[in-house]
Amino acid sequence: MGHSILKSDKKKNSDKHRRIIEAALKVFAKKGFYNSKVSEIARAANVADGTIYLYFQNKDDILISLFEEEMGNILDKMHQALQTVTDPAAKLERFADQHLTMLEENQELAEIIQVELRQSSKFMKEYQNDRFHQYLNIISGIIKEGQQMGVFRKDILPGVAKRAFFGALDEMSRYWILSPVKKYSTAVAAQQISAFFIKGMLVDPQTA
Amino acid sequence: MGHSILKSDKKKNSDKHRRIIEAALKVFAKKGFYNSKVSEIARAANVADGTIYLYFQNKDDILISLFEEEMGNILDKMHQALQTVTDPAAKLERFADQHLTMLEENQELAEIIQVELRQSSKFMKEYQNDRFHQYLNIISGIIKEGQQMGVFRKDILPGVAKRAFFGALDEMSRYWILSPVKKYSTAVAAQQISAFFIKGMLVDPQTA
DNA sequence: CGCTAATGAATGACGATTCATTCAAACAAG
DNA sequence: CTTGTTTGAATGAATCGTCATTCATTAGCG
Repeated sequence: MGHSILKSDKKKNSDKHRRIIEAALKVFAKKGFYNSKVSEIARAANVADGTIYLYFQNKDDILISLFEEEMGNILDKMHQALQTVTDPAAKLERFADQHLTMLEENQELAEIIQVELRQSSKFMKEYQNDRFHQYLNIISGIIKEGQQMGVFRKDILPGVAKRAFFGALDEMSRYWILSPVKKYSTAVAAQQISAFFIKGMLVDPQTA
Repeated sequence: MGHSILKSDKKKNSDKHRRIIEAALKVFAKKGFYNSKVSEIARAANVADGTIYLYFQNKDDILISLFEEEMGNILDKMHQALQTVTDPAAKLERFADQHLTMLEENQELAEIIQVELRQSSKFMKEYQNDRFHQYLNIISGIIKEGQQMGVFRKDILPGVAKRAFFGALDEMSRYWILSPVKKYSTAVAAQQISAFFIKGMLVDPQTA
């Protein structure tokens, strides 16, 4: 299912594409994909129902495009945030903090990632999510780097660790989305979570 | 939304309730809640469409009941698995192993938990999932126990750690569901993940 | 016979998508 | 500058298919 590639030129002409994506972000976040009506998105975007189909192939395509674009932003920002850090342990902590901060600043996107990214076969299975993998691979990259530098133990499987680390952060953000009151600050949670993993992966002092 | 309480007596009479739940498990797992038709569930359960409504209030109720029952089982099994273990660190490792093993043995349930547990406002926000919280609280219970015994550091926030730990396991199981080939065995993953957390939470040797 | 469980065809609502029509801007000709 | 013509973006009412749910009917059992 190639999503609107042919129409990418239109993006330059008008802001409608953007307007629709942003409206969809809000609507999907509030009601979930299947409970959102295309007409609601249209209304929120100040656009006629039919106009949506000039910019997107169908409802699915709205969601997928939304992802691609937003994940692209997230990837960029994360790379930027990590640029200044060199120590692998510090990088992991930075990653955690940046991740939670971004999602905190963009609640709506966080909800969509939480809820719809998982959305069954439809979106996860048959649509291989490159951007998401790239994101995960930032983590394993840091871990491998740490291993080469002799900071992290060699018996750590980066493929397991990256998922565990991401999963831990992700569960934290799910909690924040679902619960109205936040018991822990972003910074504290990021610090604790990265501390678990860093301590868990460090080369033993006596062994080193 | 109280789900079929009035009808709970019927469960005793026939196996239809069970049959429908099991059919729904299969169907929801394969297609996701919103893409599953009630008639498909009926067919899979060898029951007429209308019969479903003798046992469940509506489609939503099927999903919620399914959860309640299956999560109940999972909770029971987990408690049982932990009974024989006393050391908090060992308990955590046991938890991880048991969790991954259960989901591995019941792929379909794993998919539903993955996909539908997240299912939007509709199910997670307004339906407070007791069983799930109980499950998470097993983890924080172990951590608190460890802290009291002086094995785990006191500065660990059990509320953060339980989510981080669960999230790590959960992400691992998501990976297995979505990817056809399993690169890591349940045992290895369980061992690695619990090791991160245990090492991360242990009281420092020199400080102790 | 009653009485309850079960059936499955019929109903009705809903909502994604379409497409005939409108509208405004761009251009051309006088 | 004015008027006529073309173009394609935008509109939104109408369409059409798809199910969840209902309920009149039947089957089965004591």
